[in-house]
Amino acid sequence: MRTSSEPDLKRTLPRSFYERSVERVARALLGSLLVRVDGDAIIGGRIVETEAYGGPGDPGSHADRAPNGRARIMFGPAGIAYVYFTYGMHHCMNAVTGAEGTGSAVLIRALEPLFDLERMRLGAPEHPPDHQVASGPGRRCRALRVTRALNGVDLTTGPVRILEGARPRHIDSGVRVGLTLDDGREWRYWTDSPSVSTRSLRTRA
DNA sequence: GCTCCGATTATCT
DNA sequence: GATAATCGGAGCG
Repeated sequence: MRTSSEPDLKRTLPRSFYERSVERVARALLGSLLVRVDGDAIIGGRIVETEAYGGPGDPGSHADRAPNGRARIMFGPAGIAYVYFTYGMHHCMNAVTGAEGTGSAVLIRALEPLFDLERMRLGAPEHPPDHQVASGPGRRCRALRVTRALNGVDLTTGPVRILEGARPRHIDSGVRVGLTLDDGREWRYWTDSPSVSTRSLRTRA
């Protein structure tokens, strides 16, 4: 695993990056760098696993119904963070995609730690191996201090940003993880990395 | 390696 | 009142 210390914020992805179909954005985000600007500190890593969630018509998506409640933000402009709380203890973060009104977003599931690994590890209950510090949507939010306080922030200018990175050589796809209402579409994407989430490894295919 | 289960609360019916 | 885009640990083998 590479480590580097200084992400270049000038390479922040522009809004137009997000204003494409959710499947294209989900694939394009692999290899990009997700960073959390927290005061003087910058923490983050390389995105190695994503899932696409569509608007009405995608039974697995929060946006399958009318644009109300927590999913309302998915129907807003692209390049905005959608953060929600689930299972009584975990946060998950998405990037809103597509034209306004589409209701689609990409769940960012796993990172390979690159920037300030030790700070990312703070808050983990035990002392996980490096590659597991952000290897899952809940772990990833814990490592980057992402809570609902960041719901709605702008990923192009705010405290959470995504930077251009090297695209991976290979991208695999399979069914999404943890859904009871799903139609089997293969909208989970990952690249070869020890940080792909362990729950995903069980449900490859 | 694998499967199963408890934790804990916002959101939705 | 039921469920959940999860995690970590227990039990099994």
